[in-house]
Amino acid sequence: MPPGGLEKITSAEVAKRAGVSQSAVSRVFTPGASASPEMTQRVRRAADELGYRPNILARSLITGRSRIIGLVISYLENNFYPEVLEKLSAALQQRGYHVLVFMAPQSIDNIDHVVQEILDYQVDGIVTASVAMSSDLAMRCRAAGIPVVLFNRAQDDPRLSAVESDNRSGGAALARFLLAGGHSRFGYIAGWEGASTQRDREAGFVDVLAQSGITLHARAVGNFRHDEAAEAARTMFTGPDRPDAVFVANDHMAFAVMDVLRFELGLRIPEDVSVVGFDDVPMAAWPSYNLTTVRQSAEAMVTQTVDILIDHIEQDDSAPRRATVPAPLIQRGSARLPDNGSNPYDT
Amino acid sequence: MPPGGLEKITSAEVAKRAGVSQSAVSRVFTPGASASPEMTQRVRRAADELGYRPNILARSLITGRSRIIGLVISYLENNFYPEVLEKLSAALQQRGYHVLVFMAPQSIDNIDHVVQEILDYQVDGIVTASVAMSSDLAMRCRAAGIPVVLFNRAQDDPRLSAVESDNRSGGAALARFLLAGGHSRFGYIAGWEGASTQRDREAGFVDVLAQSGITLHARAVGNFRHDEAAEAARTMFTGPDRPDAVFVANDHMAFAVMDVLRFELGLRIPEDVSVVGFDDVPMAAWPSYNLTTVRQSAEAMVTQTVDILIDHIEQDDSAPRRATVPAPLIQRGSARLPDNGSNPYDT
DNA sequence: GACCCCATTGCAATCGTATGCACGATTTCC
DNA sequence: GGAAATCGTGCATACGATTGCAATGGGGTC
Repeated sequence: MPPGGLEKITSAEVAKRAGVSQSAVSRVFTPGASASPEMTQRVRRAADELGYRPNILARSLITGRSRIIGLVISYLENNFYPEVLEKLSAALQQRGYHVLVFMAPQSIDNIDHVVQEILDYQVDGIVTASVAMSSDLAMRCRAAGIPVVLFNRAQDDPRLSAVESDNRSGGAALARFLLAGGHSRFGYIAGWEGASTQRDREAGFVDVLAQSGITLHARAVGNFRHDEAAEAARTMFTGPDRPDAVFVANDHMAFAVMDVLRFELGLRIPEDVSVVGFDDVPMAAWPSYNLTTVRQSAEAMVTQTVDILIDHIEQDDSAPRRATVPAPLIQRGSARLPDNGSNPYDT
Repeated sequence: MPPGGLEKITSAEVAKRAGVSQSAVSRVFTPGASASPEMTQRVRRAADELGYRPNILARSLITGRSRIIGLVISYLENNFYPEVLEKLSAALQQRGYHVLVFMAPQSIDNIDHVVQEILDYQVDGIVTASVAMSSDLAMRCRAAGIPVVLFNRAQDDPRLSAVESDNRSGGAALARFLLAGGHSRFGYIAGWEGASTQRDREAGFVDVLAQSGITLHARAVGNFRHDEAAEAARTMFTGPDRPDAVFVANDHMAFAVMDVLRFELGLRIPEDVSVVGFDDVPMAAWPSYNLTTVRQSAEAMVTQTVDILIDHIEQDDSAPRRATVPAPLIQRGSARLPDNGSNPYDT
């Protein structure tokens, strides 16, 4: 034996040791296949002694399934996404799949390039978390028989499956809550304008305001980035005619806004300004921020995503599905409350 | 053509269309191989028309390299790790590798099970981020010719490569800084006792204290978890004889401790208690926490990890390496300063 | 013009596994 | 008890690529 120890063990070697054919070994390790108890036992024994485990790649070559799911992801600095990654990976792992990670570059046109790379790995499915993909490329995936699920991002194309939370209702609930709290000058700090989440949250918010004949008092763009949100807050809240409530398009930016208001501008939250966010990342519950927000349940979204994805993989031709998970208002201390203290407006 | 569009394209089909042999197609797509300019052109043209891209899995089967790196990871709620994942994935992507993620379960004995799964995918290398792996299994990887790099975790076995930051010096620097700041009753909130990072940070800290004849005034265990750290802080700081400075083994726990001190116990930081952490995650710089801490550079650690890993993969028999990246003190506002305001103690 | 060298290309084997087919042995059923 | 159905197993092939080997051909040298 060469120095370095044992080399790769193949099914043929196990077969030889067990005194059976290579096919028999394969059958023992293939769930649906038929093998007699004694055969199974002999093969397993030989396999254990040799430390044999089937080569997934070789298996994939012939079965056409790799048990790999490609995940395209981008904003890991927003705590919502690590949570998603963790839960998604764990859920898939439990069902025998694994996640191959692709970090999406900032520039949008490169996404297609990334998806190409994913396809090279013969993945069984793709999850794109909050990144755009050209319809053209989506169709190529479909053509190649590879299901795609859009996570936290809607798309006009009804042929694509998508999972998102109810961003519009969430935005609306926040508006109702702030109205009930007696606010009158509303600011909005937007995420990246190309995102459907951004669009829907804002739409829900301004629609409800409009029903009371109110328009946004101020609006700025934070692009879902911490530093840009801080900058947006500075310009929005400098000067006397500032909002008395601000909806920040996600929690990650809301933290930046709160810090600027408190530590740079000396404003009190919620006495001087109410701040609300969206996502309910764990940090939102920490006392330093204690942020009133809307819960986007990573758990529920991941469950839906996995269900849809596995369904598409294992059913030949299941129709595209879109799931919207509820997004309840989570009432904390960063926004003034309605007089009666409760909130009947989250519907 | 069946409904659903084009099926998978193989090199043989490209060959037919270009009027050349299948080997020729392979050579055009294999970097080192020889092919005439006109051949290359014809093949590329045919490939583009058909939308052909080589099947990485099939290639892996014969070359023995999958260009997949297995990453075992666990504590994604600590912001340091998403940062690592992002940088690691990006760095590997740039060098033509991709990351297959394996979430490690809490129980330690299951880790080996996870690594087995990884091996099934014929990965070219493994990075284990802050999780233990039995020496036995590490040797099996070595035997299989699969390099392993321990990230943020040391191990006695000198045959394993490892990357970590200088935890000991970091802990020592914090002790010197707090001593210079005039503190006298030192608390320590530990991470998970099985972790080398925990051990080394504490050792550096208490060693320096010992040089001044001081021992820990209080000690509690937070297991690197936010909620457990909060609980530890409650017990440590309830009662009159509380520490006037506390070193929390990482930033993630330090945030919990600060919140408890301020919002539950009404203590001022740093006037009543100084708090220092370890990692310098982005949030540590946010005004709400403004945490004095030690920087553990994800950037530098990832660079080292990738260098070592690729080296092991591409050089047949490169010796195990261990890298320690510097861990400088980052002075912010959560700890009282030495009288002269500067800090000459970070050496 | 004979020779050699090198670049280019095709043929065929190979990687490790799954699986259709054929065949023998066993069981089931009427 | 014989036919049919069922089960277990091995043989051989296929998956989609890489690569050693040999054949071809063109160019350079004397």
